Amino acid sequence: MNTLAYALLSFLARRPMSGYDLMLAIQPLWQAKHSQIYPLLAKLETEGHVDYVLVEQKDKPDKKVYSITESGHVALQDWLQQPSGDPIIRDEMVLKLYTLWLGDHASAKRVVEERIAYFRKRLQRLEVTLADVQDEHSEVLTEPDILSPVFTRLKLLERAITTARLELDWCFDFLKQIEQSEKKPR
Amino acid sequence: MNTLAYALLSFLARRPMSGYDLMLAIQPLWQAKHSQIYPLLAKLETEGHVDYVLVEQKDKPDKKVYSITESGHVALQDWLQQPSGDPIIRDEMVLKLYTLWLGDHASAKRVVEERIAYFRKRLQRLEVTLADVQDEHSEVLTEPDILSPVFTRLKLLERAITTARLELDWCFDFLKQIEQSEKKPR
DNA sequence: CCTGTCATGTAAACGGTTACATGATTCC
DNA sequence: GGAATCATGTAACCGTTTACATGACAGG
Repeated sequence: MNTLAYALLSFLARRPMSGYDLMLAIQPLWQAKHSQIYPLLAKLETEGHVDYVLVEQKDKPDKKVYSITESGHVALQDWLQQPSGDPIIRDEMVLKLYTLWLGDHASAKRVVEERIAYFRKRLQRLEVTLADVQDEHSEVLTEPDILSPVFTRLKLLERAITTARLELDWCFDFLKQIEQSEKKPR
Repeated sequence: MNTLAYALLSFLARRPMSGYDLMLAIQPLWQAKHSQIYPLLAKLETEGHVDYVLVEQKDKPDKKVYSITESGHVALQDWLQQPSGDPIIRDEMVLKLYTLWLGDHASAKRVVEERIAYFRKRLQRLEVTLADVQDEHSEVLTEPDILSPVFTRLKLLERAITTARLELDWCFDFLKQIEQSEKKPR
């Protein structure tokens, strides 16, 4: 059982989904391709942590809708009690920022602007998602309940948005400093 | 040539180092074990991007001190111009936060407190490093120069510290909300 | 007609971790 | 005496990405 397996169980604990749905839903929290998810779901099924029903569709291809089993719930609960692995960040752009001194002002600008574009896009996506969640679940705002699945989702969304804004601010500050040092060359 | 290879070149462009030194220095920007770094350095050497001299030591084991070559510099510069991969974050604790609604207040607290402990430690390490860099390079503060290797390092350190503080604030806020909802049970 | 979405799978290759292997020195 | 640091390497395994493979429907 790896982390992705628990991630799948966690999503299935919220609602039954197909492997395709899971693949899309899981992206913000744990990047994974369908080629990793489908075999894992099959493995979780043989272990009895999930089961599925084949749902036939007319306009779209048939699908397997997976649900978490009692055994899966136990595994999830157990995982929650275990100590977690440290966060791992693989950010190629940060590595390039670290290497900027090798180049010139123009290439420095390009790297920072690429980063701005990325976080602008990300921030926009996050804000749309937040608005959607708030629309569909107005009750969470008036009566916050930690043990509701929507509350934790909202909290994580807010956190992601604050972080993205911070990253953008940092980039703008950096850009300004680059432009200032361009004006007064040594 | 993968990202780790460019990371190694980037560090060697700052100063010649052994594989062991690289392994330690690279951790904050790109996690990698020595078992990945040593073979990669050998590969980079056969490709002519780095070379090394064997330095014999009396009190410690001998070491290979690697330097970047002209060809390595060209490869690095080329990489800087290429578009970067999106940042990838694998944070098991975030996944658990997302799953908190399944458990009770006590287990929710435990997960958040584990996260607080992690970021407290990280913040402390980062602050010590920042102080060290500022001590050794006071010139960067009085006359900031974007194209100096210390400047980019300092900028990234400041960014990491701000992010860690933000994570901690978020955790404390979450903890408070958990405790509040404990007092008024539904 | 072509591209994108829905839907599921397998195989090969690459990236990364854990374990195996060795050995001297230093510090508790 | 035992653990930690310095130092380099290999091998097996696990996790992840990319490519191969198929097919129907919808929209521009």
